[in-house]
Amino acid sequence: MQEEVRRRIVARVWQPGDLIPNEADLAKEFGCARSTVNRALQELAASGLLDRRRRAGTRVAPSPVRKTRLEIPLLRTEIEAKGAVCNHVILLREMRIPLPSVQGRMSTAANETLLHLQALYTADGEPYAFEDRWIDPKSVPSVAEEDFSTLSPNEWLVREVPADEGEIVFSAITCSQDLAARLACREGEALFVLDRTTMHAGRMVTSVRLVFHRGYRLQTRL
Amino acid sequence: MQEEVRRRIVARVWQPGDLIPNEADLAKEFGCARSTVNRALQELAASGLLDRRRRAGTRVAPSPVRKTRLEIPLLRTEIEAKGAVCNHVILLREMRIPLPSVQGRMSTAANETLLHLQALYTADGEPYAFEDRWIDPKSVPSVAEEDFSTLSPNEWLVREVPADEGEIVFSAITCSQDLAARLACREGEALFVLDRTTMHAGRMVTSVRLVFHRGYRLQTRL
DNA sequence: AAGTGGTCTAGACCACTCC
DNA sequence: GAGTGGTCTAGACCACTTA
Repeated sequence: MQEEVRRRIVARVWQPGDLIPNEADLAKEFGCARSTVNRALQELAASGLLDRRRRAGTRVAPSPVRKTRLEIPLLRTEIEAKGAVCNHVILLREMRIPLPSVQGRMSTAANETLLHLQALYTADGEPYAFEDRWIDPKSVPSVAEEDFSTLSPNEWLVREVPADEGEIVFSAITCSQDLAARLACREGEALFVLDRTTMHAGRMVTSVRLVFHRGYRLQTRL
Repeated sequence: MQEEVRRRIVARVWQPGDLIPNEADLAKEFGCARSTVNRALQELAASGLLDRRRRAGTRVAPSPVRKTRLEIPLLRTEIEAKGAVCNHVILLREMRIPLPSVQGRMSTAANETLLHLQALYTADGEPYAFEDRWIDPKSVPSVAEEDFSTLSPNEWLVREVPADEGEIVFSAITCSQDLAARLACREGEALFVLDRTTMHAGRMVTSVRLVFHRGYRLQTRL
């Protein structure tokens, strides 16, 4: 049933912008319950093929925004899924007043100190990603007693700190001299970057930048 | 009800790896129908907080894979959403036997010619993205009569050609001399890249690389 | 005011998988 | 074999939007 509706959209039986029959009529046509139609159409709407509005009805999306599910695993999970051994080293751990840019992301006061961590993740000994992270100790008091030697910051936070909301931004940066040394690549190379901020109960918890090794790809199926 | 389950996971009432009560019991506890519980738990599973298996029951995901919805709009939509005027220029249009790397992506025979297009998209006159696209004319015969002057290749394909399946890969590349001229940036800068292949009914339709302007960010909320 | 989708109920049967 | 989630049905009421 969902497949038949998808077929009609894809085969242009119903064209972009067209109003399609209402749920009751489709249920009659397909000989199934309205709830079944409802679920099918909601899923198609979620994947961007349909626009639905009460009273106004259901239309084929005029310019289909592609919506896709993106999975962002833990670094360790991602590395182990490739059959490699994951390790991490803490390169830096300090309490510091961050730069204004980080203060903005973390919404902290100008004189507030945060925990600053830098770590390197390796896959079979090869540098995989460099992590630069700020943690608000007010949101995560237990962070003071953790040295992240067995559990990486990435994993520890996911296990210990609930997360509500957040934002993820992907971009590309040019490799600095510092990064080049850490990720075993050349200065000036293009690197893939993920910036994530995480909140819980309206409070900023952590803000992290992951810089991936040269040639890293993030993949998803349609 | 869904919020209460989410709260219990986030508040560690149910810890990662824990088996939570079955649907019937939760329905009784919350005083609602099992289908309501079912839908709520399915949604939580889709966002990565729960693992569900028949007979084995529902567990809190041990290492929460973050699953997020990513929306990939048309270039024109994206540009216009920023309040800018979108234009495009076709830089190249030729029939060609592609390089082996493209043949691999398009699964075409070694002597097969494809339509090769290059276009530049601008926002208020500033270069926004460079498009390098291969189209299989066997899958899209009508492409022969289209000059893409009013509708960009991006838009034309979305409107004219149904798409079933595909793959999207994000990565970072170093700006070549060629690209630098087109995107008005310096050679060697890091640029964000999207590679997409699109299939319909088991046939390859098109394979495209979009290289974005310097500083481009792809953003999503958790 | 009326017609649309959004959401729920109560119940049924099925599919899978673990014991 | 038995217990779990997956999916469906038939019906109800509600929320929103447009006419």
